[in-house]
Amino acid sequence: MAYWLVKSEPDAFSWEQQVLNRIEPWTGVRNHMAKNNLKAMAKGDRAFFYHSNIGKEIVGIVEVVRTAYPDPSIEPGEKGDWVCVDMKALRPFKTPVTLAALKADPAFADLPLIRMSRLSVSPVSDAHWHAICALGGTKP
DNA sequence: GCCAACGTTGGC
DNA sequence: GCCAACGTTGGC
Repeated sequence: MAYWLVKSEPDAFSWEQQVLNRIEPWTGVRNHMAKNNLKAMAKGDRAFFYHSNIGKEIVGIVEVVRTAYPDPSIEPGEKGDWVCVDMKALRPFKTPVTLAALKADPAFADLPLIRMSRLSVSPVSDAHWHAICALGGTKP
């Protein structure tokens, strides 16, 4: 099983909405690196749900329940083979893990979230996954 | 609101 | 195909 991190501005789509809807398509990715990460996701993979801009913290865990398929949010005339996946809310963090906390710990210096702050879908290593779950007060 | 990082566009 | 200009993202 692989691990990932997905970012959303809570103004547009928040963890609370994800929990309410339970299963939700992760649409709107318009970056090739992020798209490739979406395509690499397998059913059962887990991802951290990160709130950008407002909060700037990881708030929960989602599970991939449907692998990449064409993004229905593509506008007519829009170019590109953009895809989305379906995510299911799994469990919240007991304690949200803030960007500041991750930045303060050298163990996370090579986390893509920190190294490439604009990438909206990024991989997370096993070691980072377990460490961040521990900080969040939840089981991996 | 500002600015750095980075992707995209368009002139040459 | 290079590179400057511009737009967008996201932290501060």
